[in-house]
Amino acid sequence: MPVVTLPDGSERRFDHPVTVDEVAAGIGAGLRKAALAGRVDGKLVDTSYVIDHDVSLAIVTEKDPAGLEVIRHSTAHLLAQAVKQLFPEAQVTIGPVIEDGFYYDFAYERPFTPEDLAAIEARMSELAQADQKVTRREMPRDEAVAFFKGLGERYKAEIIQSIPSNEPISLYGQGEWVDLCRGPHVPSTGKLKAFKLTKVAGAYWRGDSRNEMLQRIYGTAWADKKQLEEYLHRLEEAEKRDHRRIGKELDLFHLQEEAPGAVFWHPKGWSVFQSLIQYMRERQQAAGYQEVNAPELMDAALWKQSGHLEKFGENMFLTQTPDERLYAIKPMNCPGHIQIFKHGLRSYRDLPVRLSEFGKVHRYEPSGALHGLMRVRAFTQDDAHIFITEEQITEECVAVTRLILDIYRDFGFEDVRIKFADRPAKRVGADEVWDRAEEALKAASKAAGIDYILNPGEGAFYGPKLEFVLRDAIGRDWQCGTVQVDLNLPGRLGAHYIDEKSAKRTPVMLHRAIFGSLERFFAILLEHHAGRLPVWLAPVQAVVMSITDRQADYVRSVTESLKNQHFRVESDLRNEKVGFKIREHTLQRVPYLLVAGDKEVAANLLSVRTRSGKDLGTMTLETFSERLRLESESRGRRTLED
RNA sequence: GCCGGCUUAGCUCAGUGGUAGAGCAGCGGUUUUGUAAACCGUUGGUCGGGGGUUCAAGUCCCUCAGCCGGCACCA
Repeated sequence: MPVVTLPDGSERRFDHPVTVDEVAAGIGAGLRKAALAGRVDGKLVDTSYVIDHDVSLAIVTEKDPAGLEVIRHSTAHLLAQAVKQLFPEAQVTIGPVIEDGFYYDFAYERPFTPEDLAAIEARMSELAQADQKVTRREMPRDEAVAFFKGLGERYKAEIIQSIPSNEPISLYGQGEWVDLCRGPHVPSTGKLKAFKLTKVAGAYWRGDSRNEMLQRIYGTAWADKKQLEEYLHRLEEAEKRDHRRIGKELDLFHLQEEAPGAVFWHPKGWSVFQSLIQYMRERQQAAGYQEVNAPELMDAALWKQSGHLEKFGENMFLTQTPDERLYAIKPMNCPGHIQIFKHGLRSYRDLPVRLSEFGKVHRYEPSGALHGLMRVRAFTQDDAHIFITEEQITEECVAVTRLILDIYRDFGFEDVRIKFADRPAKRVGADEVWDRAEEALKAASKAAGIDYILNPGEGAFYGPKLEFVLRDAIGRDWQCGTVQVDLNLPGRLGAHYIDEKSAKRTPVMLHRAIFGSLERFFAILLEHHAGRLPVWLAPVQAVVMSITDRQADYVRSVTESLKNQHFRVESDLRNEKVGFKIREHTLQRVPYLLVAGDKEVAANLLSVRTRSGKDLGTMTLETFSERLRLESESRGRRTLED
């Protein structure tokens, strides 16, 4: 005699086992229609699930995030059904829910074309409209294996075989189509009202590049058409923020095929790049860092000693010189910094030694990995290596963590997540050393008061690391900063210091970066701000424009004065209408547009407008430059305009 | 690296195996202009590179490169 407790605390008693669907119907016809699944004692189940004992139950509708997941999962099944109808030779594999949608992988003799996709989507719509009932049944594992083998679905059979034999397998059916699935699913295909297939791509079977490649079809699905439209609109907006597009529009940089993955910085892009470096230089100087510069090219022998050639060699550029020596172009700065540390005898009194470098490193990334400025083969790191004693690990990690988080706030990034990456499979050093390094970094995290998410097996080959992940204006996450505890490389490369008892000791080295890659951070900023960089970073902070030739001298003198105050300002004296000039500089995302006509010249004022179209009225040059100064100094922590 | 798509003027993009185009930009003029595009004229192309099929290739085939979307990699 089950008693069902609903989320509002009310109870419903039944004198016989009931389904979720029946309970929903008992509450109201509307709820029954809206029901996609149930949550029984916290576990998601189908609406056909039979309740035979006392439980708590919530009816899951499209308003519940879990409801949306059920919709997406069921849409993946709908996709598979449509594909099997249109391409009976295709074999099904897996079809999980992902962010904003789903995908389904098929094994098929040829790749699906965009035309195939359109046909599949049309068939999916027909199947949804037919409102087929979705049914669930269970089958012993071995029987299920045989069942799918009988259907010729060898991938599906392989998946089931890897499930423990004592677990029953659930099968879901709709119309003629049956698939292995954990569920739950919507009660009928008519619940699937808003979906779209988005792209087709290759994907390896079981995610392993040694396996054959399957055809993956991606799609998105939502509770209704309006949500779908909103999602598609969001995609368009994200595309407008693409740093590759903005980089071209604003003439910041370019890439070309003779130098894949290496950036040609144009004057405006380089101006921003230099502003970033200058800022970081000041912050690091204040935090006790010393800037150094190490060679880009060093004998391969050194990289062999460090372990890089063995563990990172696939990613390294090598160059054979006429004198028959083999050199490696640095993929990391650490070995160079250790050479600087080693030069001369170090006392324990010198520690911590904090060596920083805006080092350009080269890594041979697989061609398919390259992506604008986000993934390049030549990039600049705001890298530093801190040499300390083992006792200083906690204190120094705490200081570094605070510095990182404070710097992110200057860029307006408040939402920062931290991950802890422990030992990878491909590593140097004894496990005992790794134990100590991981423990030390954990202790430091605790001392700094940070909560981290574990990221297993993702540490560097020489040590564990903390990874700092930023969330941008449109909710995307970017891993930027890192702090790594290294108990391996200093020893391998023979770094020492003399302790208080005159004994030779090996220092601990912290690797840390805050931007990570300057190129990538630049791209993140461009996308975060949609190209409208804050004043302190904008390559051109203001344009002073004339209305007719009569104001040319005035405009020139205003520009000159602002330039003398070290602002980045340009004149626009072209023979064009002011509307034309406003439009151009607005599109160029110049923060402030200053107009001088006869009236302004007569009153010795400037008419000020922001790139967002806000009219700030007229003001004196002094008022404007004060505004510019204040805004630049506040960096990303607040903005006066837009 | 793997799967698929793409590569035409500085940019954005049309182009049925049969004479390479448009808009913007640029350049030359006219216009002296008040807050998101004045008007007229005009230059500009090894159709990504190489090879092939064909009387004829931007278009079809092969190959290489780069880019784009995924996968794998990286972080």
